[in-house]
Amino acid sequence: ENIFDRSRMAPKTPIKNEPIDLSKQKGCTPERNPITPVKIIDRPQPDPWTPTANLKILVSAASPDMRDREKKKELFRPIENSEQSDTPESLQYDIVDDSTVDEFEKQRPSRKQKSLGLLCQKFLARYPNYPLSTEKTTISLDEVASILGVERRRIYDIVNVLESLHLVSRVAKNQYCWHGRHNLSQTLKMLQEAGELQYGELMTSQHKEQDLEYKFGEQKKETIPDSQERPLLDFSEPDCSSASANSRKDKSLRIMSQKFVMLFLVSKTKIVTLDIAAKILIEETQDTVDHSKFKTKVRRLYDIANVLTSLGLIKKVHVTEERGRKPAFKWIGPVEFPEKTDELRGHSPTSDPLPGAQRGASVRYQTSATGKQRFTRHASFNSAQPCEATRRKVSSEPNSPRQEKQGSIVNSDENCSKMINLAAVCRQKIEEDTGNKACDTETILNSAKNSNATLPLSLLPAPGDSDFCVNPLPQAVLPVVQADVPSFSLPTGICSQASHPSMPAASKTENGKPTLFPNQPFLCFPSSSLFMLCGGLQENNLSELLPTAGHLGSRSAEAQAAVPPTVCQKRSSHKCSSLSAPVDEEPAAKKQVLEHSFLPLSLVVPKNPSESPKAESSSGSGCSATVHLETHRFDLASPAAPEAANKESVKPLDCHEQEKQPQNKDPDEPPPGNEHISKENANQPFQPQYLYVQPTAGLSGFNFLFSANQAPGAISLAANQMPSLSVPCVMVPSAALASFPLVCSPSFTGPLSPAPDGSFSAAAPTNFNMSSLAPTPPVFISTTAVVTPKVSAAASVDPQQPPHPALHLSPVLTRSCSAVKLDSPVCVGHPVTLLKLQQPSSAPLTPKSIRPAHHEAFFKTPGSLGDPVAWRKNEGNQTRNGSSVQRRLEISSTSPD
DNA sequence: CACTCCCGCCAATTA
DNA sequence: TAATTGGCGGGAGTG
Repeated sequence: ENIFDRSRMAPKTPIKNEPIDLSKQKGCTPERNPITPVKIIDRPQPDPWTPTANLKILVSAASPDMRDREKKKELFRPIENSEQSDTPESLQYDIVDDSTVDEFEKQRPSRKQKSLGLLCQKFLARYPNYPLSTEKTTISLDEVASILGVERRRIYDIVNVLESLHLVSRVAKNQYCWHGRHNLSQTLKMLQEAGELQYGELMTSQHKEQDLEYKFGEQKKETIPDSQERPLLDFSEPDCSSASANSRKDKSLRIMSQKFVMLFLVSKTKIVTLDIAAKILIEETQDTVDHSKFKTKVRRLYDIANVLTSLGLIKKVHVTEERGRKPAFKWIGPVEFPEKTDELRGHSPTSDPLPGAQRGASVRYQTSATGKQRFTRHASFNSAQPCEATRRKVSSEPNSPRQEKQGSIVNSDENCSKMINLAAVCRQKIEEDTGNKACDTETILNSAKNSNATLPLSLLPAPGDSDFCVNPLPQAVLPVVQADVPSFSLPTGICSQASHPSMPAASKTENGKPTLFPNQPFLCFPSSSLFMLCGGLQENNLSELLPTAGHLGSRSAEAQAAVPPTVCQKRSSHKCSSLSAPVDEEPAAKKQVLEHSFLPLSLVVPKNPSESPKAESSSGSGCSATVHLETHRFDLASPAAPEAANKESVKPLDCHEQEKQPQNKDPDEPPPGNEHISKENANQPFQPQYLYVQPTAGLSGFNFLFSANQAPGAISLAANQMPSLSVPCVMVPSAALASFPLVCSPSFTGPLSPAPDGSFSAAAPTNFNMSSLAPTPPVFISTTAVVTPKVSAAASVDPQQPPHPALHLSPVLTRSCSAVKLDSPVCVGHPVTLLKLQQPSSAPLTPKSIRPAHHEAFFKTPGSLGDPVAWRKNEGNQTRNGSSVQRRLEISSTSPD
């Protein structure tokens, strides 16, 4: 029974069993069709689920050993299973599985279903891409293995690769600590640097493979030991104990993985063929590349490639050469790592690459010495920001105080910074300015070069280390702002997952229109109580923005400084109150909203360059001193908004984001943290795009985000603080949910049109993407439309009602769309699917309301990186490539139900 | 048949 | 010494 149950719960289990049986059968009994597993089912055994059982029996009869094994397994599993069942995760997991699994069900698990890539996706789905720094997620190998229904050996394969990229670290026997992708870009950066040293030249000239190979091999050898980087790269640090280390660790999957990644990073084409990689990796004995050795290497590379593919870092391609078509992999991850804080920011003194390196070393566990890594240190750092922690440790020089602050503070600061980054990203300006666009685009690209290759990747803008990452949309072009959402994790410890991944695809698909993106900004709030506002920014300087963003991410302070003074001050609650801006249409609505929220918002005001006189001026004046910058912004926005709105339908894009941390964190933090970036459109001042309201008690933990982009004036903060924003999206994870990553893309449409309905108008439906696999699905919501005032009111209301949060959300079309001109601006509808949310509420979100016409694409996800999340769902790697967007849509469509 | 890559034996490492 | 890790390669599944 256990098995049976298990199978249900975890699809894999059954699968696993079966396969095993099969193999055994083969060995033992030739039996009938050796070939297709499916057949087995068909064959003799009528029993639906029994087929396997029968087989087992046969097998066991045949071989005692097998039997024993099976017994062991069974004994083992049940226990685990029971445990799992208890845990919430298991539930989630199950659910997810069901959806996916049902299809195949027990049919014999085809080989693909058992693939390492798929397994890895499932594995990744269990953890948030950007876990909060506060929460540490520990991974128990046994547990995971049982949950996923695979032998531990397989888990090692995955973990080893993940460890090579610092996504996880070994804490103790059987225990790994999940870090998520916070440091991924840093790690990649390090690898890139190291790779350049080691094989840089070679790669450049990729032509002769062999030669290259050759060289690689040699260089590697030499360089490796020598280069200091090496340690970084390799965790193992063979250097220290070179001798001993060599033995096993050198060959380790971890090192191979790092080297493999390095090859991609160094390669200008970003494409590496397996055989070349294998040759290079064979290193030492390059001379005698025994065939067998080569084969073995290739096998390993496939293992690694599968994991990397699941991470969304590479994808399989075929390179046709004279000889023929050769399997190869293309790097689709971030190419540059500017995004990371350092680069973009120009990196503060504190964070330097160097440190990074050191960090790497440190991170690396002192393996050599002790043998196994110990992560005591790691333990010390938050999972979220391992890097920084490390750095600090490592370098005598502590990072700037700010950073520390962030770190210590928890996430909030970081988050803020991240938010900022996001904002920056978002800034992408408006399409109108073509020029600007271009600029923006470039910048963006810089961050993520990949775009060309595949999708737009979203780079992770992760500002740094922090939890959040925003992914910039690839389509910078769009005027609209985009925000990524970082995953947000609840305190509960659950992790949100990265939502990014999914997004990107969409954007790509829709390349045609950039517009899509613009609309969707995403915001993530790490802390439950964040308040975010986003206003449309002016487009003017995307480029500027970006940089700023970078700054923000890394250090808020600097960022602020850098930015125009206006920007940042944030205060918390006051601002909110201060903000009163009548927004376009209905301030009232906003008000309500605000009320709910409370506002402690910190505003983020974009700093605009003064470019748009209006905006600024307006803002400045408008705001009046009461509020800080943020406030100003709002004010500005509001006053200006109307006008601007009219004119510029679209501009709205920019966002302001603010974060607030409610009480949760220190009050202190918020201020610094918040930064925001805003951009301004030429004309308009900002419009706040999002409002994040903290849930009141009643809400039960839901957080809402409202996007206020639409109308310029959309949001006004009245004394009441009710913004009349249109609320595009709201997402909230319930505590129970744990953390969901939320993403909202507000697209706005232009001006707000009041909607009679009161419902939100969402031009576009919101989408949710969830990874099937992932326990916690990230939610995405994008709203396009503007909300009518009424609506807003409604929205506001919603929050209050915990039970049906979603209800209000139902997207309403907004006329705004029309108003807005830009493609993007307007409508975006994404269907939203809520997973796990409390059921009902989510329903409203469904995309139905959405109109195809508008749909923008949805989000681009930032995820270009890897958003495994998106994919997790299904199928395999291959599918991913397909348009992720489509998939999403599909998913969303389905999910809604 | 070639490409993938699952599976799990069994040795190296750890605890 | 037992348990954990993980290298390795046979050989199965897929196309």
